[in-house]
Amino acid sequence: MARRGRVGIADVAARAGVSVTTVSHVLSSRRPVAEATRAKVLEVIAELDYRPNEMARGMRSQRTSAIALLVPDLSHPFHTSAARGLQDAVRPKGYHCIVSATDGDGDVERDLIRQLMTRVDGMVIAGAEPGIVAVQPLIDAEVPLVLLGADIPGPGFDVVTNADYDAGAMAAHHLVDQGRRRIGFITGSQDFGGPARRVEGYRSAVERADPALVIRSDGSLEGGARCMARLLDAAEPPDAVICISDVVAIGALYAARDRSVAVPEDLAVIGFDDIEAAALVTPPLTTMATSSREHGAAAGELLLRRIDSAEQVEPRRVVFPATLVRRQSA
Amino acid sequence: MARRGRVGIADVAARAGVSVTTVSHVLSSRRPVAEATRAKVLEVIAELDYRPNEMARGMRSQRTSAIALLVPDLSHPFHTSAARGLQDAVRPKGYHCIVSATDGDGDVERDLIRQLMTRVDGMVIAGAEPGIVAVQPLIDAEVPLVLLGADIPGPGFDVVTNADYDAGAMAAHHLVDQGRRRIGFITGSQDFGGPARRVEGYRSAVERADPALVIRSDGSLEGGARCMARLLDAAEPPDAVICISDVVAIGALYAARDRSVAVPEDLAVIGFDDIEAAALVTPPLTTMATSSREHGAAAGELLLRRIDSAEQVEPRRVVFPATLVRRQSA
DNA sequence: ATGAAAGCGCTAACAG
DNA sequence: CTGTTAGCGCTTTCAT
Repeated sequence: MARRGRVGIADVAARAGVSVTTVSHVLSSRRPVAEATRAKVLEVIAELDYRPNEMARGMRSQRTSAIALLVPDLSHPFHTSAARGLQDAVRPKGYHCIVSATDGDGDVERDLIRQLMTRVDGMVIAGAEPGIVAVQPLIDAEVPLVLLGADIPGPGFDVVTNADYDAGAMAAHHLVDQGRRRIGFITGSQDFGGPARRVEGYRSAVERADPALVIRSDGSLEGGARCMARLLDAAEPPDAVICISDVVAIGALYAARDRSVAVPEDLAVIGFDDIEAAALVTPPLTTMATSSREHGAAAGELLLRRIDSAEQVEPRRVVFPATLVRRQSA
Repeated sequence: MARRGRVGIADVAARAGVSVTTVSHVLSSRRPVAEATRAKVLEVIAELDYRPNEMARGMRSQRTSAIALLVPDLSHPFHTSAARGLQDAVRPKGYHCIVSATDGDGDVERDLIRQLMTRVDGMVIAGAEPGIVAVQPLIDAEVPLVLLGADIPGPGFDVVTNADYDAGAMAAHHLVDQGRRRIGFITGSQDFGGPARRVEGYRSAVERADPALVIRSDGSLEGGARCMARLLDAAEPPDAVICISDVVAIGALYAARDRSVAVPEDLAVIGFDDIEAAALVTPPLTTMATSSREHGAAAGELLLRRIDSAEQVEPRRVVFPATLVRRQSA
């Protein structure tokens, strides 16, 4: 019997005049139950409003029907959109998806991983690069794992990522092609992984990129505005800037407007992601569209594959290209 | 010993030459352990990279250190911001926060509640009105519960909410005061609870509000644009519109621009929430600011209070006023 | 077609 | 200060 007034499987069994085993089996359909018995049990379950304790169930069966998504920042559209894709991919298979934010704090992250790893059937972690983020425990414990935004898969985990290097290069080329001479880059809070590769791509495309023109924001809209302001107030301001995300880019637009710097005439701005707001700001933002939702969905498929197969599976890598969406800011 | 190569508390105990009880206690500090023993145990724990199984722990101790937030839609800034506030409120107390999206689907919601209720120490549910959303199981099972956006607390749950009626009235009055005659209202996917009360407030402030001017969107940006287009294309278009959220309002702005309807000259637009983007669209959006983060934080406090007290606690209600932020769209 | 009983990995009385 | 012993509520052999 369950404590605190909660009804447990034993209560149901007693009331229905069967064993707990039988109740368990009508619930799981893992072995045939006589139709009459089954009906009776179901009736009692409804009557008592019995709901199995997921914790006990999970403990015994070693599966939870839950998967976790860890993101650095819930307020970022890329992440919520990826969450959406992930959710849509796993829900039909009976998994539900819980998401938790790390705030980019390593301790929180480690803690969350610890807490969650024994409560879910698999995890996808966004903005994680092995060696940077503490994913080793997950790999050691053989928890199905997919890294969103990491570049290279490894033993025990798959990755889904953007063609970040190419995307960075493409954005820069677009700017170079329209005659921009001093092209800056405002990065986000993360200076490794995908963001770093975008910067490398940019460097490959811009001859003698001025290091002073590459600066790091905290990834927020205000952060983007602050960085843009700093760039604009410098002795030799840029005539174009690539921003690590649309959120940052919109902040940059804001700072430019504040200083009456005309976009795109005096300053070209390119973002990343193609979030909803991108089309709606003034001027509409040119951006490298990343298929965030597809990223999430792909991560879900990869994760399910790992969950379903008892054996070791070979690490897989899914790469999505980013596409230039030309609007008016560049 | 734990299966599948995972190290369990028994492994640690054996290796350290102590009982599992002792290991458990060095972990929980719930009773003194000799410094030497403690050190030895800690050493073995590190050596074996032991991590307690949260599931087993929770099952035994009836506490999980986790709380869940259920939201209709993760992509809505109000929700992510509330999530942030909630997280900030409970993390210092040792709780981590998992969020899950229901997509406004009743079945998913019921399912998620079922799944999560036995895995967390408490839940906060956004956009839920008792009687509409299936929260009864939570109340019956005495799971600490806070409803975000519901109006009246009840036995077993607290609420934190906006002064929605007042806010709706205030927005409408602002429009009336500037001489608007045909004031519309674009609502969201939810037509009960807070949103409904905003509409009531609006009705109280607008004499003979034309029912044809109150229409329902799906709460998305595109939805807002579609609804605005419909309103604008009608025989007698509105000269002002209140939108249930900034997201919807930005969509409305978009539709207006599409049709070359001048805002605010020919059409005033007011949103709700004061999201980041509100200040950055063109024209900058006038909006009823809701303190989403504070909502989340308040929900966290309320929840902790319920979790901490073994007894019944009297239902509490926290109301935040919305404040008019005047920009240029109205 | 059904039951009895043995745990899943841990914590918490209850002893020393 | 430390160990022994019951379970938490469920699933799953192993019997019947």
